[in-house]
Amino acid sequence: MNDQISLEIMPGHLIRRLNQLSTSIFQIRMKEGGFDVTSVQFAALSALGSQPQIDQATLANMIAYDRATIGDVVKRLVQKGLIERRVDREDRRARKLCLTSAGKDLLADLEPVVLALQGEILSALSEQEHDVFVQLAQKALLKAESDTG
Amino acid sequence: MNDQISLEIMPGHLIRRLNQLSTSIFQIRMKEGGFDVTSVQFAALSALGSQPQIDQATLANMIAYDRATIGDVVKRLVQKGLIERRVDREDRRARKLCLTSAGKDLLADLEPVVLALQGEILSALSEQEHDVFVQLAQKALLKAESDTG
DNA sequence: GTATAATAGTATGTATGCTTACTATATATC
DNA sequence: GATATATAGTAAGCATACATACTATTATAC
Repeated sequence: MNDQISLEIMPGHLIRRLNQLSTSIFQIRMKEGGFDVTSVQFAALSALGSQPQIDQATLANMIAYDRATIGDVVKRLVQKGLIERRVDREDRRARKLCLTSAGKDLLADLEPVVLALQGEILSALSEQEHDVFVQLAQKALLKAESDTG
Repeated sequence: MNDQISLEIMPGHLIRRLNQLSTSIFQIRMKEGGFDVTSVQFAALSALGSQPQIDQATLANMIAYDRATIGDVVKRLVQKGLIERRVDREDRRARKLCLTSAGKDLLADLEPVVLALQGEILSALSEQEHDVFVQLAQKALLKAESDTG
């Protein structure tokens, strides 16, 4: 009679809590290091570090966010003097982005810290379990991508 | 030289995207079913279904949210007429919550839909892989819990 | 070449999710 | 029983995240 629905088994609930854990670790380590950067902001800086001169839509695509969110994130990064934004000469709708030197410096400082904290997120798992988790996550996402795109 | 930092391997990034996928599926299925309920709201209703007469702090704890967020969620659920909220006689700081009959009805309608969509989130995985994923997620979260609480 | 569709970005609004600070109440200490 | 401490909830504020509708510009169709 008791069709108990347990949140603890639901992938959706587990994933949300993992995301919570991950975000929390990110914030703590950033604060500790004296960095004023969120995880989205890091993702944006990182993407621009490897692919300079992309526009906002491309950036949004690379790090899997929608245009509206990226617009706000970019605004804040420009305000902080970490990226530059200018109208693309060839397509006046688009705004091309690139890191400022301050942005490049910050990114260089952030990278080792972020790499280190990635390991913390799944620190309860063995190295092998960690790899399995990453593979399964990638597999789940790959299908979702092909369904959409 | 090229210390390429790939987001695609980072647990944090993968987890965020899984959460995105999960939320997106939830929203699509709710919309399809004509339900105006978010995943947090469902979690709250579900928790109150199995444990009536808890206060907001307990609810927050059960579904792993902070008090401030739950306060807003509860406000919206009350506005929708799905839960009732009254001051606890024994502790006038606390507000005890319970489902209204509309809330109970909605929850009963939602449960099969939510159960079904949970399966969609990891639909790229085999049954065995699904179980492994859930186990690893639980393991990762268990340690995090014991670190905090 | 003009009407149409597609695309880049912005604006607006809703809902999380969190922190910090605050009020009200309850508990513990002395 | 006054005082310090802890707890429940709210308030304010920041930063996502997303949908939808809008403007500006470009590409396409005819």
